[in-house]
Amino acid sequence: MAPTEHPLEMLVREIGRHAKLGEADRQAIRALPHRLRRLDAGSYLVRDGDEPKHCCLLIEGFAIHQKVTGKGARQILAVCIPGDAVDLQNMFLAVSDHSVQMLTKGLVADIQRSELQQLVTTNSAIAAGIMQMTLIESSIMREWVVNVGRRDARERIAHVLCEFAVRMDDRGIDGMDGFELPMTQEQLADTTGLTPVHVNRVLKGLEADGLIARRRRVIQFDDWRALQDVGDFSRRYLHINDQDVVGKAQGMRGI
Amino acid sequence: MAPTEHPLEMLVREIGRHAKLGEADRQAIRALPHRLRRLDAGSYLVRDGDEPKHCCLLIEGFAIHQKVTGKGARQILAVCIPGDAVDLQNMFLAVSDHSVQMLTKGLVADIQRSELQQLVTTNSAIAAGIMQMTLIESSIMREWVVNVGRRDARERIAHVLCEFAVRMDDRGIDGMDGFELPMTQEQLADTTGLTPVHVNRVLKGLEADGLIARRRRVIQFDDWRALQDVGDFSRRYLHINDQDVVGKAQGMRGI
DNA sequence: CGTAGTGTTGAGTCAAGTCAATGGTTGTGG
DNA sequence: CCACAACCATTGACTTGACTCAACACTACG
Repeated sequence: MAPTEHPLEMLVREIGRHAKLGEADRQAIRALPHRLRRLDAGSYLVRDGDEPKHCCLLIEGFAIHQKVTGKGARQILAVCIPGDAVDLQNMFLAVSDHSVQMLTKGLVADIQRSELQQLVTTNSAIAAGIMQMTLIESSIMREWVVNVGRRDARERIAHVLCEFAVRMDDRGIDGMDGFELPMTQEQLADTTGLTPVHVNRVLKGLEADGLIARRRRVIQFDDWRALQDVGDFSRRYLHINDQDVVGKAQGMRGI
Repeated sequence: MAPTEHPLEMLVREIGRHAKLGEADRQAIRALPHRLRRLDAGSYLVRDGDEPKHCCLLIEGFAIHQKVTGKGARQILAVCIPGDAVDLQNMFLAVSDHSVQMLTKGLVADIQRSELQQLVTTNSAIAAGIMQMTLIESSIMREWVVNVGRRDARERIAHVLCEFAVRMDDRGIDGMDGFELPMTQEQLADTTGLTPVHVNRVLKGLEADGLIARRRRVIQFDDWRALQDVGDFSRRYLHINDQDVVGKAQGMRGI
């Protein structure tokens, strides 16, 4: 995207949205030793059972967290979008209980776990920011439990479409005109606990009802309000503007 | 339980299992101002939308985290057992995105959020311990997403039974001879994303197959190994002994 | 000893899954 | 530039696990 920008600037920005950082704090983040890697779609950042030695900042592209059951069924647990720190989850856990895989090709910055732990234990503003980021991840996961446990197929899919749109919009990744879903229908099925066949039918149903339009994987929201209603979606759980930090102006589709 | 013990000793113990604490750290935890409250079954510790001013340590009894959909369906997100710190989740989030309710009567210690935040920002050992505790909560929630998203009814129920048994055993709450499920079949249904009627049938099925025995809500494991297999259960995600802290001897049913 | 909350059971329905085939797109190498 | 291969999306026919509705039984407690 912005090749002239410091690779960790994205992390500075994200932590800064969750905690009040001084210039020294920002510099401390930028000073983290890191390594950039370009990755292909499908490559693993972390595998279930690994003892990861670094955390990754996702700079470009999309990634997912997933687990596989004993019978081989996959469940997607989270979708990471650019700016997400993959594996805050693993920062204080010795062995990873899930895998992280690139959904598309992309760019990541690997940061040594020990460096990040060090920074967090010595800088409480940064610690608070990171803590809050992990708590928001948890909040999203709670909503996913509800989505998968207590909503029917149509509701589930509408809900995840709304969630992605709002999160991407919040990061400034896509306009409100439409966004490209970075996953196949099969992956959407693994996100929602459904089968690919049924996902297909539900998407067609949403389209037939005029809630969305599709062209390949590009989804356009023809009736955002109705889609939110169908998906029982409220952005509250995303905790987007909860902050002592003054909320930036943002007016996603007038909500 | 042990009325002579300091009310926060349980918290000292739990944090101590996740981080190396010195005596000064332990004292700092014990010194947290707090208020004890006896609560009835069904009373709320936190309501969705609240801006909680304190975190609760659950000393006796059981509690649940839950959310309700727009259509009124309830999903239980987590079950808290004695020794759990309810609402670490909310410690750094302004407004709660879910409710916490007592499942049984019990005893809690309320600790001011600000006091706890203060402690965490000034004591990095305690911060690390608390961070790890919240990450383990997240890990459990990931497993719940998988459970509800990708397992069938029999697997789901076997899985949660295994999880409860192991967690309770780990806290020294019940023997391996049997444990009392602190919830109705309806609540178990809201935990697993099923209906009460179906939960009933599945429980009867597990009993008929000799995996468990039941007398009221007391569940006895007649074939622990088989139940784990049915539930696709592995205790790994509980991160019970992950620690630089020397793992305490514990041999839950020989696993 | 009645009442309310649970637990249990049966019969019928339906949302979502399964199986299987067909179409479309993209990319690649000859 | 075309043909093939691989992957993904779409569709239809059929099956099934879980839900719904409705009744009835048990237990605890006031």
